[in-house]
Amino acid sequence: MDAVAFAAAAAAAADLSAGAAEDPPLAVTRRPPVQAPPVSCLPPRLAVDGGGGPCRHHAYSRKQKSLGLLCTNFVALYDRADVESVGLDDAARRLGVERRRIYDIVNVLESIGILARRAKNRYTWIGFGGVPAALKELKARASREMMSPSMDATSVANVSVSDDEDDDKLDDADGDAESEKLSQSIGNPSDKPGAPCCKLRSDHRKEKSLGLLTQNFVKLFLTMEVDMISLDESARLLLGEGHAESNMRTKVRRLYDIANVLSSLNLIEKTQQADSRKPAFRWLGQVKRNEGATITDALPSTKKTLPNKRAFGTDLTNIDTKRSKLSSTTENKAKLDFVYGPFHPAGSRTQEIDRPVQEKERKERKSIQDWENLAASFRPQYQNQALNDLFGHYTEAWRSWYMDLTREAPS
DNA sequence: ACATCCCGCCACTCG
DNA sequence: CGAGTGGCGGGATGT
Repeated sequence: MDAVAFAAAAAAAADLSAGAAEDPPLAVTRRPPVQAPPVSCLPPRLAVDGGGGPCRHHAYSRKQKSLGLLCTNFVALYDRADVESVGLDDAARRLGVERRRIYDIVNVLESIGILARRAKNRYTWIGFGGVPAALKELKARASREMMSPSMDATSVANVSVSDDEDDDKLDDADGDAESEKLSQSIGNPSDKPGAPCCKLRSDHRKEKSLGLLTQNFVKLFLTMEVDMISLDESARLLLGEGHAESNMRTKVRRLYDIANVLSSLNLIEKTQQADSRKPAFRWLGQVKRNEGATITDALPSTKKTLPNKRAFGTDLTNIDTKRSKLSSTTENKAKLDFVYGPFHPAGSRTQEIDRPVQEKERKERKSIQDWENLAASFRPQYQNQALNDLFGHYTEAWRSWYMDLTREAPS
């Protein structure tokens, strides 16, 4: 019920539908010839693979270039205590992918609170420590939206349906604006500005962005009692009742992308719908039940149940077969300087969390323990104690931050 | 055949 | 205006 209510509200605000530009006649089969990459199957970068990596040089493999894998690598690359800034060009270069892909990753990571845009080409790395707060925010906003005074489920549904003429009123008119990025203004202990005040009307532009979709998708999980939903359902819910088929298709396509990165972050996992056998996603993140209660379980133990795994972790990087143009970006750049320190990007495949690093502390500490584990599952496995300590410190930091946030938990 | 979703063209935005 | 962003959906790949 909650989810539905929320969905309706969301649909009201979102739903700008696809611009459906008539398909330009370009249908060129732009696919790199299936030529196998020149030599090694692993690009020089990130080739941390130690021994028996299954280094078959298979021709092109789509899996090696999935957004999910890319995200995994992205995180492995930047989730370190000393990282505070992320440059898009830098990321693209080091991960060996075109820039466009970085935008995809960054957009969803930002919507989850892991990153924050600082400036053009520049993001601030916040890390997993930013997730709890972001989720809380999302949940709060979700429940707020659910009881949107303006319009309710039913009314919304029929308004913009009509013909296939997708384009609808870009009203948005949702209660409080601010639907943009959840401002990570840490230093700004905001306030419940009852005053709508300025609403940056300037850029609520095409805010049906990937980031927003991600947030709405997540809200679905946060407000839903049954944590398991198929992308189709999600799309249907997030889209008004008036599913315009074509819009649905596009939405679902986007959701696939989002689901992939959220999966790689272990915030959700792919499973089978108990009965129908249909693939669906289950929420693994916290901040589910109302704050009042402790969250206890959630993360399925310290080790994932080997679900419908996407076989991540088998590779360390996204191979960049084609060398097409796009190298335009001042390729005079220095060599790929790979800073893959003394660790290997946590392959979520082999070992799992080996050292929970959890000190016995109960109290409410309990609830965040899961978060630690979550992060741990991502954290690169350090091979030397020094870095381990470094991380311990890091963990300490975000924990206190989290505690600080929940401290004044209302209700 | 159907599900998944990579790729990159090109419309917008922003600096 | 050019560079930065990022919707969007064709159609290749996976199962």
